[in-house]
Amino acid sequence: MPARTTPAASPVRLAAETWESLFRAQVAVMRRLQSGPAFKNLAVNEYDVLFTLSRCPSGWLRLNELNDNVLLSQSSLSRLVERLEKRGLVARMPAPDDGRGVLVKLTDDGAELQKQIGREHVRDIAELVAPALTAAEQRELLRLTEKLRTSLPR
Amino acid sequence: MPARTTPAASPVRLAAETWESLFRAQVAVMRRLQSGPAFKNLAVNEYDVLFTLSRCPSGWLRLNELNDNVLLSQSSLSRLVERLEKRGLVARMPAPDDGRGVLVKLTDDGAELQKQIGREHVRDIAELVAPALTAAEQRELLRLTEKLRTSLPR
DNA sequence: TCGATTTACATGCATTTGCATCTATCAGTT
DNA sequence: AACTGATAGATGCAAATGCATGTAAATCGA
Repeated sequence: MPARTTPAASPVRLAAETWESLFRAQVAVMRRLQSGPAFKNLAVNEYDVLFTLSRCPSGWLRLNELNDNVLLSQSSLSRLVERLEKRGLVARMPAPDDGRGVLVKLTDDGAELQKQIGREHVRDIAELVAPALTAAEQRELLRLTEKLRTSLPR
Repeated sequence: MPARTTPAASPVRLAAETWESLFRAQVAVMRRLQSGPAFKNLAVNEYDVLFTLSRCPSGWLRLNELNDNVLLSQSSLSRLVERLEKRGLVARMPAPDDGRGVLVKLTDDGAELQKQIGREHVRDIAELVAPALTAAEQRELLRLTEKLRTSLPR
């Protein structure tokens, strides 16, 4: 019987323990991030939408594209964007090439708020991650998580 | 101006991109996991509580200890455990050494449900993670996320 | 081209969540 | 012991979330 500290014997166990560790790390970091002052006026999911829009080259994203980045149901995202629109942080318009679709983009206010919170947020992240891992380790973690994400089915 | 694909120049940028990638991977994997049949009758957070209790050597955990593992507010966890108790999956008792505290443990039903869902869950995880990363990469990802989590302040 | 199926998003409704606050207990000070 | 502040957990209440479903537009098949 293997000791509890032995790195997983079977492939299945190894995969499970890897995911478990990734998930716990995410929970631990996220808990600290969201308790910071950066998210006093905007929920993490809301910031995430603004952030995703800020990274989009064209500025416009479909609702279903946004939904790939956020861990929310379709209906919840729909209403989240509705709230952001009411607050004047995003604008919506019908997709020109698809009568069912909706395009979303940041307003000037939304872009400014994203940048302001983003600066604080990045600072908070660096204060947590940089002391924990060397630069080389961070690069490796970045590579592995990116590979994991892009290798998932669909 | 650095190309977008260049691995972050500054330490702050590197840390931010590392976290971003870790977070996106977590979202992508979690979305696939929670859509599976394993979580038809139990929310992920609820399973997480059962799982954490199943790993605890003594069987009993304080509510505030549970709260470290789950990304939920104190009040939400309090009510989540209340619901689990109503469903007969956990039992509570006042902490013997601290009149304010509450201890929680799995009931037999809870332990059985955890094992049953756990088996499915582990299978789902392995089907996602194993094809994406080699065993060596998984071990390295496990090591890095564990180091990150355990190196966080407090 | 017409009917059937699928896709994109919105909405009604019950459940879950978080914030603020409350109570009770504990720990430290005098 | 009495007082002060901190900590554990519960609860009222408003807001957010997800499920099931609805509507409309696109796609597919005959």
